[in-house]
Amino acid sequence: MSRRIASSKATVVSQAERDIRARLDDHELDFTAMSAISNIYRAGSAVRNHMERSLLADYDLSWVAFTVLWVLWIWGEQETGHVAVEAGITKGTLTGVMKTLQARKLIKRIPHRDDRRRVSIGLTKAGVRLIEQVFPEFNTHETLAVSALTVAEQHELARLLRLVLKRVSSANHDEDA
Amino acid sequence: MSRRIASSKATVVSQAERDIRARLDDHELDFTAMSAISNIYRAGSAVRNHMERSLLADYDLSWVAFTVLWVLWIWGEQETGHVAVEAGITKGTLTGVMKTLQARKLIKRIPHRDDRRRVSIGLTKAGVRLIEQVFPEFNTHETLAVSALTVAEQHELARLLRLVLKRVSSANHDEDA
DNA sequence: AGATACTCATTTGAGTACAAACGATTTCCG
DNA sequence: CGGAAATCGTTTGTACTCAAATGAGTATCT
Repeated sequence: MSRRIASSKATVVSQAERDIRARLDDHELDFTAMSAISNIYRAGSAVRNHMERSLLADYDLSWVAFTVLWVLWIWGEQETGHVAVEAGITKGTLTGVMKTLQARKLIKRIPHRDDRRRVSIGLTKAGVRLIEQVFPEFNTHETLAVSALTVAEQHELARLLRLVLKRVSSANHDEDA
Repeated sequence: MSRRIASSKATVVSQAERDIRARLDDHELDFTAMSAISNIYRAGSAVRNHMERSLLADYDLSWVAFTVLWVLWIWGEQETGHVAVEAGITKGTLTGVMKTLQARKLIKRIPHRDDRRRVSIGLTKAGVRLIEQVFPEFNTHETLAVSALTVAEQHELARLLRLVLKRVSSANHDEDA
């Protein structure tokens, strides 16, 4: 399955955050950034966790397995390397997930026409049936998850996150510390 | 170490999101929620990933190991059950992490005075030294991660995420004291 | 006291996840 | 043509992660 979020502490600014602040008061720290980043991570884990438990478990799918199925549904047959990037995992991890999905006959391997190093994968009919049943439900859960926000706030949230994402994912080679 | 985010796609609304929309146009889906939730998860993974690579790897610490050290630093000696909740992992996972940290002499076990089922853990001197060196650097990275946002936007981001978090972690019956 | 129920941490088993090493292929370039 | 370099998926080794089972210890009830 996955990782569990520190539950609780979702008040206005949360007692936990105040506790931390109190204990670190003598250090010079950026509490605003700390709060934002910490909530990003917590929310991300909570979302994944929620989906796995409330929905994916019913179909015996892990988060990653679902993601791979989804990628293949959207993009169609793809080479493994591309699938890995889109699913946000490494090639090595994908190999393992493929083993599981293939054993359940949800995906199939398609050897490359010319280059025998390459392998594409695609959904089987059973795979298509499954993702077409699961995804609308998944989306319903997504709607529910953000239902405490106005539509404008949902857009704003996505916008702010894209800014953070851009900053942290570009620092992969531009290291400076 | 950890998990890798789907890199790229952090444009204005991202080409990927538009591609998805195009392919799913005939289904009735909530794209706004989809975009918000997907970015939450991506950003969360990216943050974790970035911290592990840019900072924690230098100290040979995993994200979880760092989190446990941090919890012990803030809260002091704690029983394992409480540490697990605060670190956002299960007790079973904590047992394994403790093994690693104890092997490096960063934490120590403290048997309970009366109840021999219980075990508390606390930082060793080396553990304190390490976290007091690492955490300010960690916070610097946090500041950098949200530096594309104004301070007001950082607060807003945290607020919106708390709303999502509250909704999504309802499965866990847990007040916040 | 003695049996039962409960509550902790730990172990187990399966899956996820990474980096790095590997083997099979293909491409590059002389 | 032929060897070196690059590329691709897979394997390997280590660590994290959960749920569920287990083991150790405590509490309750008669």
